[in-house]
Amino acid sequence: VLQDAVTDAIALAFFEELAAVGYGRLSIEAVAKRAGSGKAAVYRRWPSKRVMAVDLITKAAVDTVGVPDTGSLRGDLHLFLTTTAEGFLHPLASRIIPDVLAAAVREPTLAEGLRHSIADVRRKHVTELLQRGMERGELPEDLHVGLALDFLIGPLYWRLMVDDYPPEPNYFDELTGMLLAAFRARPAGPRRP
Amino acid sequence: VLQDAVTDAIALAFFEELAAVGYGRLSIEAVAKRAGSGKAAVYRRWPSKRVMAVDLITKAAVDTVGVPDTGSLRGDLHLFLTTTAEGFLHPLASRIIPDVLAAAVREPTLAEGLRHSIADVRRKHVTELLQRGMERGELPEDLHVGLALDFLIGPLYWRLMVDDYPPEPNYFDELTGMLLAAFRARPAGPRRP
Amino acid sequence: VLQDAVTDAIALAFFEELAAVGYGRLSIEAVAKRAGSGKAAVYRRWPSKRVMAVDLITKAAVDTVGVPDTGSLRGDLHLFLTTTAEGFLHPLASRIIPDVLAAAVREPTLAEGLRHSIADVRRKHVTELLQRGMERGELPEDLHVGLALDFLIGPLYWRLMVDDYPPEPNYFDELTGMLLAAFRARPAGPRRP
Amino acid sequence: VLQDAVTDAIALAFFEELAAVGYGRLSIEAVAKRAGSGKAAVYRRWPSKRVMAVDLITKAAVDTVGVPDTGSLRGDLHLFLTTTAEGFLHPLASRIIPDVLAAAVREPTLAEGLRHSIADVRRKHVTELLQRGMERGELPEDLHVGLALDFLIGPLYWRLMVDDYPPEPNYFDELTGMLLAAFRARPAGPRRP
DNA sequence: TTCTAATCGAGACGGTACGTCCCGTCTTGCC
DNA sequence: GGCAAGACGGGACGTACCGTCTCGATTAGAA
Repeated sequence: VLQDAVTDAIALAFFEELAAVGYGRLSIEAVAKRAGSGKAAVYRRWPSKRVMAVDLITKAAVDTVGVPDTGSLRGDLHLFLTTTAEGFLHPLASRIIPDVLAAAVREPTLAEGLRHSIADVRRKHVTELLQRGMERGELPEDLHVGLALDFLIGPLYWRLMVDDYPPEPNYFDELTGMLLAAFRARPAGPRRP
Repeated sequence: VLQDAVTDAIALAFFEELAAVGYGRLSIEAVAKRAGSGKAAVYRRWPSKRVMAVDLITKAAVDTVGVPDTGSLRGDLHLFLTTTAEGFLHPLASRIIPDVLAAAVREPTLAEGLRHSIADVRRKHVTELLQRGMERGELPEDLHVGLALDFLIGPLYWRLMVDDYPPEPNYFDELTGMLLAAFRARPAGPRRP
Repeated sequence: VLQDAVTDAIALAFFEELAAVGYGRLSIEAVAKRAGSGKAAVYRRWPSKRVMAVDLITKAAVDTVGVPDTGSLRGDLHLFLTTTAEGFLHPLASRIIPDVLAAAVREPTLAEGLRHSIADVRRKHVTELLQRGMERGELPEDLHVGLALDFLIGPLYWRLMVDDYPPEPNYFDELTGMLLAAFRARPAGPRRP
Repeated sequence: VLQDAVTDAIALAFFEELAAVGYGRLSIEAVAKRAGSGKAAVYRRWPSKRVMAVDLITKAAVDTVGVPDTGSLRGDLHLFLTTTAEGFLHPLASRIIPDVLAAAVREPTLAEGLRHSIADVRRKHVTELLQRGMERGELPEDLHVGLALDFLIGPLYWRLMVDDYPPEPNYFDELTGMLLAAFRARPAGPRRP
């Protein structure tokens, strides 16, 4: 019977090591040393680094998806953005996320796992958020939802994770405002007269 | 006197290797083997993998920044987006970019190099693009330019590089439309009555 | 816990490699490959080629020192010479000995080890051999023992190892005879009247 | 036209390098650096380290063979021994000789060269020395000359080069005495009654 | 409580890849 | 055209780990 305390120590060590050296340079040996366990204890649980990564990352990811419902679209958006930003700025997460995304390019199994356990769930939740806005008349019925999903997360991700530029105090208010403007307008097309 | 042919072969091999295994697992030895040269030929040019990466990546990046000027804001946006997307979808680039961004988190030197040789240049060009739009009256004078920059690139990056979802034929038209809507609206602030 | 089988395999491989390429070109890597082990297995046992050589050579050398006692001086000499020659003509030893002696010139540690574990022991044994001859009246009391030691081994070494000239059938008889003549004569000095 | 100054500098550097690191580790590059020349200057003269070694060593060796003729056997022996010892104790030679002998084991070409240019010449000279002794009646007519040659050089070589034990002041007198005793006795055979 | 079987840490194993160093060949300018 | 200087492809060096496998010591759950 595998001991839970050891399993937890290894899982924690995995994420710390992932943040420290990245997926490419992460080795089972380093994880075991950081966890204070033997290498065999790790291999008894997962057959390879790849399987271990997919298992631990997807397992950890399901806990992070929030479902804001404040009663107003503006409130939902604002809460979603600040919550998401909080996740992005977490010391461990901010180092792990770009690395895992880069690893996913080369690891179809990992990409699939992330898509299923994170992307799809998030998409579903955010779609509901927008749906509620439509039902409340805060958004046009013909909003291009797929495009809106990219607008909800894209600028924020770019700002925090790619540009690595810390947000000013009223950043989220302004971001929310511009998103609302983008969503409320008539559907894209030739310029209105 | 270092031979240019060898330098070029090594540079090409570096990018191929970077796309193949990622920054973390990239080794000078593999680059040299791929270039058909000895390892010493590489070390004669760059003292370490880090320095080599910063030099080659930033050197290669300056060539990629375009400056669209079609006469209309919509045209400029559309061209910018399709051009940028083309870069993102390039077989080598699509594997390299996420990896380099992840590496930059752990390599301040690389991050700084990228910021100086790519991000700043891009920002300057896109700001001019928006400025022309304002001068033509296509955009409000009080547009939040900093936020607009994130909108211009963020959703596209998320869609192509993170979500890894290929664009439909009219994707760029719709994206342009939603961006125009976001930019033309009154500045963000408390909900209008 | 280091495994004896591996240690033995490495020791054998060391001597084979020493005979094949000599001390100067002997590399740990080649020894490991010949032993069918990894390099780490070697370095786990000895920190460097020099230490390894001193340890293995001196350890192996102590086994080779014989102590002839046949009852007569002539018999002892003859046995000592043939036994020694046998050692010199051993396929591995004949290639190793000159090489190790040459290496000892540049490696004081090795020279010291050889002196302590081989030369001193050999000197002690041969001195006893001569002592027994004196007690039996077969040698003059005032024999210059130090000089005699060089005579016992010097011509044989020169013939077999330097001149590399194979001994004829009665070579050892003649060599013994000339040695007895040298030892039995009056001590060196001005020519006798 | 190859410049003699460069050739001489390379030859000197070769022997210094040989004394410093031994034949096995001697490299053309190190010789060239020590000579202050380019590597090509060396390769323009000899095609390989082996050929260079054979050429330079045999060329240098012919100068070292002396021919003592003092009028008496004891004088000739004494002079031969002291002269030979002087050569053995030369700072460069004492490091080079054991190394070259060891290398000759693995380099038949070198061994052959040494035999032809040194050993045979020395043997011829020393044989003449003994012959003169026989003609003067100082040695028995049936002296085993081949064995005597080994006695003349063997104990000295062993003492100086193998045992590495510096000779006492009267060492050469005593050595001469014991050699004379060995040579003057009746030929080897069953013990005399 | 005693026995037994599995997990634990530790680390030796064969092996691979690293960056460094240096080999002998070949190229480049100076003289 | 010989020279020094040094870049070239190549390969061996000792180191550092890799993942596998082998140890006793420890620990849990069945007897």
